[in-house]
Amino acid sequence: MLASALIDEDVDDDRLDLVLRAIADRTRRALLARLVQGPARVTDLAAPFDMSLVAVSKHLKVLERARLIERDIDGRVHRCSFQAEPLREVERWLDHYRVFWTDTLDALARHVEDGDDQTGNSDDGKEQVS
Amino acid sequence: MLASALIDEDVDDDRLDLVLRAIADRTRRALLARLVQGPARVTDLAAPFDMSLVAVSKHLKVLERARLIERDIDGRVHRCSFQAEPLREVERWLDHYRVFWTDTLDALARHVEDGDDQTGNSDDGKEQVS
DNA sequence: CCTATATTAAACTATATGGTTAACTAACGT
DNA sequence: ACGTTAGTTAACCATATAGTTTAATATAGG
Repeated sequence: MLASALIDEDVDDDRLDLVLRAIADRTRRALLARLVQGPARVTDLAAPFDMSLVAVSKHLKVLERARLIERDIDGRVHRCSFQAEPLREVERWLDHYRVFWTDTLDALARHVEDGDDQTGNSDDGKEQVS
Repeated sequence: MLASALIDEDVDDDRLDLVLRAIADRTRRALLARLVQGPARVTDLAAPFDMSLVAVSKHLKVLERARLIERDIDGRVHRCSFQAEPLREVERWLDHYRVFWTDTLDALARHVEDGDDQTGNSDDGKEQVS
C-alpha cells in the first residue's frame, strides 16, 4: 500500500483541473448524461446536438483526456463508455466542503478546529461559522 | 413550496457552468481552501501566491460571480468570506453519478432501469454495468 | 475496385482565460 | 494636506476553448 493512500494526500490538482474543466461545459455534461445509460458511437452521441460532428468529437477527446470516457475502437466505429472513476476525485475535493451544508453548527466548529486543513495555515483564531 | 423543489428539476446548467468553471482553477481552489478557515482581506488572500494582487483580485471576482464568496466592504478593506451554497449544485449534479462508485452492481442496475434519466432517451436495452 | 460510412486531422475564426504593468480611486494615519 | 495603503480599472499579451469548414484516413459492403 502506498504512503499516499494512507496520508490522504488531499487531491491531485492536475487531475482535478482536467476533470473539473471537462465537466464545466454543458455539452460535455450532456454527453456524460447520455453515456451513463450505456456506451454509444460517436455519431449517435453527436446526433442530438446542434453542432458539427467534429465539435462533438473534440468534446469527447476532452472527456477522454480526463478519463471520464473510454473508447473501444471496433473497425471504423468508436464506441465510448462512461468511466465514473475521475468523479471520485471531485467527490473527494467536495468532502472538504460538504460539512458546510450537511452538519450542524457544532460539527462545523469541530471541523474548523481539527486541522482538517489544506493550507498549513492552521489557525489564526478567526473561525467562521456562518 | 415551489414546484421546482418537488420535481427535483435536475440542475441549473447556467449556475453549474459558473460554479464548475470557478473551481476548475487551482488558484481559486486554493483561495477557497484558505477561506473556509475564515474571512480574509484581499491583500492577505493574495500574499501566498506568486502572482500580482490584480490577478488574485480577478480570481476573487470569478468566485464572487459564482457566489462562492461574499464581499463585505469596510472602508477600503474588502473582507471576503466563503459561501458553500453553490457547491450544493455540484453535489446535486454528482448525485446522478455517485451510484457508480458507492453502490453494489445490483443497485446500479436498478438505477439504470429507473428512468433516473436526464435525456428522455429512456432505454435502448444496452445497460452498462462496468 | 469503388463508394459510402465513421471518425479524426488541419486550418481557421472568435471569444474567453490568466496573467502582466500602469493608472486610478478611495480611505487611512499623521 | 500628504503620503501610504487597499483595491479596482484599463490596456495589453499569450494561450486556451469552442466552434466552423475542408481535407484526410480507414474500414465496410457491394
